[in-house]
Order: sequence, then structure tokens, then C-alpha cells
Amino acid sequence: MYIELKHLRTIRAIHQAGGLARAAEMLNMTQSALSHQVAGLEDQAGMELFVRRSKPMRLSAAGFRMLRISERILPEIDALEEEFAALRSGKTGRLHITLECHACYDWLFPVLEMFRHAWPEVDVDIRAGLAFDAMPALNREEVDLVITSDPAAQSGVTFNPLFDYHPTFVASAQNPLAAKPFIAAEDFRDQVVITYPVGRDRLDLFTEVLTPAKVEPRGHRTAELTAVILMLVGSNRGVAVLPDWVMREVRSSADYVTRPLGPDPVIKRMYAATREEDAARPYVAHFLRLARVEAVKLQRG
Amino acid sequence: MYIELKHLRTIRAIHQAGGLARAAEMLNMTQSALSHQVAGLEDQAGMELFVRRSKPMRLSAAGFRMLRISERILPEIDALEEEFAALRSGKTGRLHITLECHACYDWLFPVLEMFRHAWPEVDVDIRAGLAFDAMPALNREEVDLVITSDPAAQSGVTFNPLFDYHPTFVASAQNPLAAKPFIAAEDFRDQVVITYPVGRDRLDLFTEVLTPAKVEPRGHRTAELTAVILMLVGSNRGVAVLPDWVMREVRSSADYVTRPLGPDPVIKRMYAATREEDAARPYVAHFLRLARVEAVKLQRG
DNA sequence: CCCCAATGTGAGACAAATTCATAATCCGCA
DNA sequence: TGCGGATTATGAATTTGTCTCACATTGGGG
Repeated sequence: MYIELKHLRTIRAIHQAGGLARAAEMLNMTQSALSHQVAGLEDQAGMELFVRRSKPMRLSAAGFRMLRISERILPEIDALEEEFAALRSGKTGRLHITLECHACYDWLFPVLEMFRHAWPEVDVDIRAGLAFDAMPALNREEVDLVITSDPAAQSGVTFNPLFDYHPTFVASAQNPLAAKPFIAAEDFRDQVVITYPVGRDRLDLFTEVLTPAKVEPRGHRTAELTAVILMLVGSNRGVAVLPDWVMREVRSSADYVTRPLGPDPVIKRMYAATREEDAARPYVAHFLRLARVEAVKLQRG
Repeated sequence: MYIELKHLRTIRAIHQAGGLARAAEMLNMTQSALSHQVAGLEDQAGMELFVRRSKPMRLSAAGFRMLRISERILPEIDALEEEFAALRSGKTGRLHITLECHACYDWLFPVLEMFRHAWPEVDVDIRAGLAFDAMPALNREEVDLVITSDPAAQSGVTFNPLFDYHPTFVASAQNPLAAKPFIAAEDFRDQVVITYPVGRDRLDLFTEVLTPAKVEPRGHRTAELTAVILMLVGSNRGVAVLPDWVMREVRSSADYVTRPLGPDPVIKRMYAATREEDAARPYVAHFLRLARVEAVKLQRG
């Protein structure tokens, strides 16, 4: 027995219109077509859905059950169609974000807060756990936006610059390196470095400084949270390299020193990668604008 | 845009099977057919419901929304189909009852109580208010069973006998008529009669006694409830004619007297009218059996 | 880079839905 | 009770849609 939505619409229309002929008009078809359709439906259902003893035909008991189902289901379908219309017009959609930049959580949350307020219909989420190969996930539409500082050119993907930052050295004021005006690769040889627990290829300290100079630090420990890293640094259990804007609170503290990486200061750029098709969506554009503004605020302290 | 259940089933199948080819197999069609169908659906939706960048194709964000709707709606349809199967096999159905016999409420409720226990799936109801032309309503399938003592032969309707009863005179022990062994039409000429508030053509007192004898009682007042009628009779405000079994509690009371209508005692038969097609339904047959058993119990007191 | 598996495409076959024309019913009214 | 209008049913022809077959195309893994 193959009920279709067409049948539910028919049942509802005949009930509402109070007769087959009027219902046919309502559904933009001939009375004959509807009559054939009803006959087919009753044949499939194996019972009469209408009472024909009286002339404008009416629903039978079984027909009423079907009507009740119709009245529950058809509005849901209508809602789906509306939702699709909204999707097409760009008023709604999905924005699932993943970060390759571990420190960026601090900066992302306020952005998302503002965004959700402006686009309540958009399905926002942060997808942790697949940060390792974010770009393929972007391609497969598992996520819609990747925060990354590594713009590996790729067809179909747009890298939208967000802001520039300096990977910056931070240490306890007690640390001997506090005496130096800038920090070079060699300086890390007898230091314990503290990083996020991710691969070296995704840590500025390694990609920009240590790996090119082939320097191995004395020790390496990891911490999930930026605040924990700074705490460990503050108690001189190690040193770290973090984006400059992460240290906005620490810079004014007497317990810490921050130093540029040198001799030439390293400058990196953070990007929001999106699929090309999505870049045109209004809410994506709005997210990027919000992100840039928020980043500027952060850097100014 | 015309979404159909077919499409919802397709979306669900492709998601479950994890690919179009396997889904096609699951739905008993060729891969090609499903491909065409999906293309048509996406065309109608005006957007891609699947991501084809990866090889076994997966749902896109929009596709997932449709999947969620599918998972809400399809089980309801399955439930409807099961319900229809039950209707066909006679395990379930509707039993809307109307009474032409006003006194029968007292007797019907215990029957319905037992019936609901035995057939919980059957939609039972008592339809008041249309008692005036119950038989046409039976024909139009507005009700499914009519309790009546007037078997007006009619095509398509079966009258199932339930029990015989005597319309019986009841009066206060103070009433002069208490002295008579039986009550005749003439005896009512100086009495106030108390009846249910329905037309005379549906009151045994009139149809069987007064109207044939062309006797008009001194007065006529009405009451909705049997208990109220008996109360009024008890305080000698009038006399009444009710089915014998209604008086089971009153007969043993010293305040009342009950007398047959005479000289020849009137015997009437109560019927349950059903449409012929319905008489075969198992739950209808069961209801009739219960009704007869209960009636016997009542008459024995 | 090639091959396998998965998906897309186009033409023709087939099935289903629709229409047109007309018949059969029912309803109300005189 | 019979008549006219309204309502539904039916049958054949036609249109529309869906499926299949055969083959092209495209990713992904070795």
C-alpha cells in the first residue's frame, strides 16, 4: 500500500471543500481526475474512505483517520518547503566552523555570540575533533568554515584574510631570556616549551622557528587551554610562543615578559577558508565582517 | 515544489544505505532510476541535497533537514498503514452509538465499560443530540449503531434483537390507581404523566397506550434523568410508564407500586440497528453479545 | 596513473495520471 | 412523483512521468 502526500492532500481538500468537485477545482485538476485518484486510493487502502450514500460525498470513519494524519503531516511539509525557500534566498543556512588555530577559541566565542544574534535562523556550531584534516572536511561539506593560517591554495576554496598577528615569545620575568630584546631559535635549546596538544606542523613555534633552524628544545609539554599555558609560563615551568593578541592581559603584568621572535619579526596572517559557492551567502559575508572587527578590537587590547 | 513521500523515503534510504547504489537496491529499483529521481528532487528543491565531491554521495546541510523531516513523518505513515491493516482485519474500527431509547443509558454504560476493556482499539462514543433522526445518520455513517425499539425495515440495515421488555406503569403507593391490578388508557385521563423530554412518537406510553385510545392525560411534564422521574413519581407529582427493568430498585420499595399495562400486557422488543456491512465485524458481534447478556442481568435484578 | 566502484546521462519502453465526453446518481423542489 | 441541476463515476485516448538499458563520467585507492 503506497500512500503518497498527494493522497493526503486529496483527503484534506475533499474534506475542506465539502465534496469532490469543489476539491478538484481547489487542486487544479478535473473532477474526473480526482475521482479516478480516489478510486485508486480506496483500492490500495482496501476499504472505502468516503461515504457515497449522501450526495456531496463525505469521509468515512477510516477516511477521518487519514484526515487526522494529513492534518498532522501536511503542515510539516509546508514548513519544510518554507525552510527551503529561506535557504534558497540565503536568509538561513548552516555555519559549522572548525579551527586549526587553537588559540582562536578565545576570539571566536564573542564573534559567534554577535553572529547568532544577527542570524538566529542559521545553524551555528563549532566542530571540534576533526581539526587534523579540516580542509577535506570543508570540501565534503562536513564543515562550512575553517579558521587557519595556512592558505594551501585549493580549487573551490576561498581564503578570506582576517587579521595579521605576530607569534610572540612569552616567559616568566624570572627567565634568563627576559634579558634579551628578541628571541631566536637557538635560545630555545635549553628551554622547556609549552604548546597546545597538536602536531608540530600546526604550531607557529615549530613551523616558523625551530624546524627551519633544526633546533630541538630541552623539553616540551602541552596544555589544552591558553590560560593554563600562561599559568605554567608564569610559574616559570617553561616558555611559550603565542599570537600577540592572546597576551593582551599578560603584557601589563610584571610577572611576564613578551618578546618578538627575531632577528626579523615573524608576521603571520589568519584566514577563514570557505567554499567558493558559500562566499556569496549573506550570512557568511556578515560572519567575516564581524570576525575582522572583533580581531581588531582584540589587538588593541 | 511538490515533495512526495517517495522523496522522503529516498532521502532516508540513501542516508541509511550510505550511497545511492545501495539505496536503489534497498528500494527495489535500478541505480539509474534513483539517480534520475534525485536529480528531479534537487531540481524541484532548487538546491543540492547531496554532496558529490566525495564518492559515495552524502547528504548536504539541506539534505539533512529533509532527513529530519523524513524521520518524523515516515513512522507516522507506517503507523497509518498498520492501522488500516487492523481496520481491514476487523481488530479495530469505530462504534459510535446513538439511542432512541432514553432509559437505556443506565443499561448501556456498563456494557460499554466491558466492551472498551475487550476492544481497546475501537473508537467508542455515544452521540447525543441527533437522536431525532438516527436512522438516516446510520445510513450516512455518522453513527454505527442505533438502539431503538422501532424496527422500521430499511435496506442495508440489520435490526438485532436485544431483549424484550414491558412498558410498565409506576406510581406512588398513595395514588388511587395503586388499587387496580392493571392500568388501562382511560386511567390516565386524570393523571399527570412524567416522561423523557422527547417526541410522543418515541414514548411507549403514547405509542402503545394513549394515542391508540385517543386519551389525553390531565397533565404532562418531562425530566431528563430516570432517577428524577422516579423521584417525582415517588412524591406523587405524577405517574410514569417505563421499561420494567428500569424499576428493579423501586419495585421492592413500599413507596411505589408498579402495574402492568392492560388488559393485555404490552410487550416490546429492543433492537440494535447496524448497517449490514458492519454486522459481520467481530467487535460489533461482540458488542451485541455483551448487550444481550447485560440486559438479562438487569431484568433479573 | 590506472582500475574499480559509484554516479550521471540519454533514448526508448512502459506505466500511471489526466482529460474529455458522457453516463449514472442523488437532491431538492414543484 | 417526476424533473432539472448538481455531483460523482466510467471508459478511451492522450499526456506525463518513471523506469530500464546501455554507456559515459568521475572519484578514490592501490
